Parts: sequence; C-alpha cells; structure tokens
Amino acid sequence: MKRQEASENNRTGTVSIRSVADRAGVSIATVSRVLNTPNKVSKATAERVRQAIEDLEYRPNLFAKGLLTKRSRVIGVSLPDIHGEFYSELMFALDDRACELGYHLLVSSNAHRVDSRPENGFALDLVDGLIVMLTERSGVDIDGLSRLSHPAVVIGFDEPGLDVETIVVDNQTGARKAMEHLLDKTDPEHCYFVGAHRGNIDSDERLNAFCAALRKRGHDPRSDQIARREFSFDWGWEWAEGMLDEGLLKDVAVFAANDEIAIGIANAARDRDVDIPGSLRIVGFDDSRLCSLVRPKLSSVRMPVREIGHAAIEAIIRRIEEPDSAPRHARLATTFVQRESSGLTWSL
Amino acid sequence: MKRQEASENNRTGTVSIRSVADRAGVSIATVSRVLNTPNKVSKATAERVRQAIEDLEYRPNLFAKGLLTKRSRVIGVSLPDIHGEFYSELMFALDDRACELGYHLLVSSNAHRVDSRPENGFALDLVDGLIVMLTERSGVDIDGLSRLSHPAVVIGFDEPGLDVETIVVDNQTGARKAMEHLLDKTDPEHCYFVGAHRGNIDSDERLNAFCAALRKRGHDPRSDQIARREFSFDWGWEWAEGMLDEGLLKDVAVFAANDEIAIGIANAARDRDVDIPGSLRIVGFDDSRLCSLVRPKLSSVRMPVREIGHAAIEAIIRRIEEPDSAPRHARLATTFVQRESSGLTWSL
DNA sequence: TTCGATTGTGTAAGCGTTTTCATGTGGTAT
DNA sequence: ATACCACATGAAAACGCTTACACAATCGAA
Repeated sequence: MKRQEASENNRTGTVSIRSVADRAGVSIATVSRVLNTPNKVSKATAERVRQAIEDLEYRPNLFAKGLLTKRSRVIGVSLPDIHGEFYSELMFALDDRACELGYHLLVSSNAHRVDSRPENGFALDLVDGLIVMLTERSGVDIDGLSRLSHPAVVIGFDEPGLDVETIVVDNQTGARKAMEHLLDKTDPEHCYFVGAHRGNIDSDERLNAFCAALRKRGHDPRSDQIARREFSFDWGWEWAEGMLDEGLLKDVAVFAANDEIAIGIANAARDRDVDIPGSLRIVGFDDSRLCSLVRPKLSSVRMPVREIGHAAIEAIIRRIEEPDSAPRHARLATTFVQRESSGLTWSL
Repeated sequence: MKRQEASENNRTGTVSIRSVADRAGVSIATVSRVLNTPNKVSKATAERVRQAIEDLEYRPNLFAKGLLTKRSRVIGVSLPDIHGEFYSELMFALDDRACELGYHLLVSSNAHRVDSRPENGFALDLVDGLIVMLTERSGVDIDGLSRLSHPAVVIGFDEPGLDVETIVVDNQTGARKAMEHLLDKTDPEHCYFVGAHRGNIDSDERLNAFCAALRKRGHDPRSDQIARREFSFDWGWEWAEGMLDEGLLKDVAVFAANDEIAIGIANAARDRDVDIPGSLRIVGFDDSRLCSLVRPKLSSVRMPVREIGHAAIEAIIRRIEEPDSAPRHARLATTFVQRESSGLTWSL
C-alpha cells in the first residue's frame, strides 16, 4: 500500500526521507542515492526526487546520518586562554578554511576539557577530529592526546616521536633577525629580554633565540638581562619602571616576548621622557594590530596566524579522511617587521 | 544465549551499550537507565553497570542518542565579521557560561550562512538552538530567523513585534553620559561625531545619542559635525588629518563610535602637536583594552560584553528547554569610563 | 492471607539514515 | 534466439540508543 500523505509518515511529524520517497514515488534508497551518489540514479528520477525535496523542504537528519557514517563534518577546537587579537584572527582563519572545505567548528576555550575522560563532555563523540592548541609545556598529556579516539592535530607543541600531526611556529627565524637588527646599534651587554613565565613554550623559545644571538656576539647573557613574568602590558610597564628607577634604561635594547609587554615598556619609558628609538630600542612579538596603533609604531616579529589556522584545518581533515597517512609536522616561519620603535636600518 | 565477549557485540568493534549490558549481565535498557534515570535502578545493579562502563571505557554514541532525543547540547553561534578584542571576549563569555551549563558551541563567523536554506550547511540540524549576532540593519531577514526550525536568540538587534529572544545594548545610557562630560568643557558647535557607515546599528544609535545631546543644549548639529565611514583606525586618522589641514581641530570635542577610530584621531592629532585633552577631547566606544594601552589613556563607553555573552547563553538555553515560554527582550546598559583623553571632571 | 501498589528489570519497537544484495530491464555481441 | 552486462531500483538489515509496555517480585495494609 502506498502512503498518501507526508504527514502520515511518522508520528513525529518530521519530514524525513520517507516523505520525500513517497512524494516522488520511489524508495528511500533512491532518495538517499540522489543525495549521496547522484550518478547512480537516472536523470529523470533524480529530478523528480529533487523536486520533492525542495517542495517538502527536506533536510537530512544529521544524527541518523552520523549514526551510520560516523561522520559529522565537525571539527573540535580547543584553545588555551589566550586573549585578544591572536584568538580572533586564529578563529577566523580556522573558520574560513573549515567552511571552504565543508566543515564546522566546535569550539572550547577551556583547554582542560580536552582529556579523554567521560566527564569532560567535550561532545567529543560528535566531532570527527580535534585541533588542540597548547602554550604551556606543563600538563601537556600528549599521551592522552594520541590515545584519543579521534584524529588530532596539535598547534604549538612538537616533540620528536610524536604520533599526532603538529603545527608549530619557528620562533627562531624571526627572532634572530630581530636580534641582529637590535645588535646592530646596541652592545650585547645592554640588551634585555622581557618575557612570560618559564614553561611557556613561545616565551622560552624566544628567550633561547635572544641568548643565542648574544652568544654569537661573544657575550654570555647575565641573569639580570632576562626578566620573566607574564604576557601583559602591566608586566612590561612594571619592569620598565624598575629599570628606570635604577637609571638603567639608557642606550639599551629590549626584546619583548610579545607586543603587549613591549608597549608597556614603551609607555613607561615615554612617560619618563626616554627617547625611543634614540635611547631605547624595542621589538615586540606577534605583530598584532597594536603595533601600528601605538606611537612610535612597534617593530615586531610576525606570527603567521592565518597560515597556522589554515594549516591546522587542512591537517585535521587529512587525518580524518586518510587516518592511516603518516602524521606530518609543519613548522611555519616567523618574520621580522621593522617599524619605528627599533630605529631604522638600511641593512634589511 | 548469552554473549561472551564485548568484541562479539557488533561488527564495528565499537564498545556499545550492548557490550556494557553483557558484561554487567543486564539488559541494555538497564544500562540506559543507569545513565539517564539512575533512581529507577537498584543500587546494586547500578554499581555493577557503572563498573562495566568504566572497565570498557564506554561512552554513549551521541548520534544514536540525538536521533532519539533530538538534542545535542550544542548551540550554534553566528557572528558577523567583527574583529579583535570584542570577538574574543564575547566568545569567552559564551563559552564560559555554555560550559557551566553543559552545552557546547558550534561557531561560524560567516553570518551569511545563517539563513535556512539547505545549502547553508551550518550543521544546523545538529544544534539545539542558534545565537545570531547582527550589526547591520540591512539584510537582517528576521523573518527567516523566526521561521527557523530551531530556537534562536538575536544579539544586537531588536524590533517591537519580534518573535525571537533578543539581547541588545543600550548605547544611549553610556553615550549620554559621555556627551554630557564632553559638553561640560566644549561648546556644542565644536563637537564632532566620527562613526561607521550609515546602516550599522551601533554606529547609528551612537550618532543619535550624540545629536540628542547637542539638541538638548539648544544646538542642531550641522552636517559637517558628523562623519561616517567605518570602524577603523585609518578612518579616524584620515578624518583627523582632514580636519587638521583645515585648522579645525582646535578646542574641540570628538565622540568616536569606537575605540579604534578614536585612537586614529588621537594619533593624528598628537603627531601634529595638538594637546589632548587640552585642545582636543576624545571619547571612544567599547572600552576595549586598547584604552589603557595608548597615551593619553582613552575615555570610552563600556560595552557589557561578558554580560551579553552570558545573557545570550542563558536565553538560548531557556528557549531550548522551554520552547513555549514567551521570548524575552533584554537591554543591557553601557557605562561611561573616564580616562585621560577627555580631560578630568569632578562632576562625575 | 489477599490484594493493590511499588519497584526493578527485560522485551521490543522505533528514531532516520546508508548500504548490501537481489531483482528487473534493456541493449549488445554472439 | 541466447547469453552477458550495465544500469536503475527496491527490500531489508543494520547503526546504537531511549522508552512504552509487560512482567515479576516484594511489601504493606486490609
């Protein structure tokens, strides 16, 4: 017996694949094929089915679909508690590429929810894969990640024998350029590094680059040339105040681990009439939009945020679609962007 | 016949509710009850089942669950292409509250994907509800929204007979305070508004507040007192340059529609040695972190971003859980934050 | 004791898809 | 004609879960 009305299809009143099948006078298998493998259906029926779909405003139930295919075209994204520009730029980049490729983003800023315990409720089982961004070396639980039931890619952390796809930034490249630039005008003895706490991956790497540059000039950095606390304007300000009080901020260069710290330092210095870049030369890190908003414009090292986002999406989709391919490890370069705060050189 | 091994449960090798049932020696119904309605199960069996769940690291298949319950505990979030601080703060607030309440966020920054056409693929059918943020009056398609098959809440746009929950900001409150403050020291004739293009909801409302304040002082704003283009540093800069060229930026007050514009203006002015706040007084809007980073610190009007985020989540969850409750319409106040760029008053 | 109520558990019917397999229908080479 | 193949379609079996219903067993209260 043929069904008469779409409304009789089921008790829930939903328009399902049944409704479409009935209206088009075909079996549900055919409807499914029109949607998924159109070339296996004759032109004529396909057209009839499409019409029915349109008439009924039918939309496949993704739960049912997922139940069978185990795919949702949703990617989980777990970000650390990072702030501001970086966060939004990264999100845009991720979203951008994900949309292009027909995927969607399930976002959580609470990194601690990424482990695989049942309580975490990351809706983990709805996503096809996971992008995890890490900034701290501690509590990384990489093991947990690779034991994860889903494909994963890690941003910001890499290690030799890691079984997940990784995408890291090469802090080295840009930092070295920046240091060379600073050392052009400043004695290694009068260079300072102001960064975040030990354990922060990026800050540590930038510090390493700083030290390496000084050593290359034959100067082993003194401990007072290195200050670490956090990625904040206030910390930069405070550090600079301390230095100013001791009269140490004269003919000096500072390599800050991010733009905010750098701006904090610059502001403190300017309030005390230190000439930038005349007497104090500063380079920040991230190349956020802030750099062009402040005066003097801040020299900085550019993070390839867009590229990171795009690469991450492409990587996770590759893992999803070819789970057996070998995990790759990408390393994206950073580049020095010279502006006013560090003085001009023609050597670049 | 009793099944012997979890691995024999199904061909896919997944640990399913069957596996748990078998291991605990109960029916799958009981397992389901332990998970969903524990009080309907005896202490003893419940414990046995829980043990089995733990042993097998069982995690319910959310697709199957969703197929039945039509719930995913996922909220869709659609944001316009807004930038920077605001975006990330809002996201944090949303995520924050959503997590607390056991929900997750499916995010898309591409507002245009929010309509209800099948092609949009917002994974619309996976979400329990939708939060949509609007900034432009045009292309709002509120009808589309209320026809949507899901509960929805709109941020940033409100209209008398709207059938969706809405959350808007009262640009008026803070803007009026700001204008009163500026008019304290500046003649209405010498006040300027620099905003975004006509059609941007917030910019327009802020402009209205500006005009209202001038009129209250008996001055009908001249058209040259109003400039509109976009929410950017560059636009502020450009406007200020123009004014400076004509020697018009003397003993003047500017109400900018956001902080970036304000900073653009301030920078241009400072480069030409205009004294702020002596000769030029500026107030921005948003109260982003930028305000404290620039010199002089920027007075601004605070947007209650956190509150918006929290309210939106609470609203959408209310709609999801009680679809028949009447949609509410929240209006959150803005507040004036006085800093250096507008001069000090004791009247506040 | 007997009879409802109450409580704990199992059976089985879906939920809306995809996909395998079988079936039928022409067409082309023998 | 016969055999073979490609193609289009339908029937039906999952997928892993929730939940209405039925059935026992237990427990007081009459």
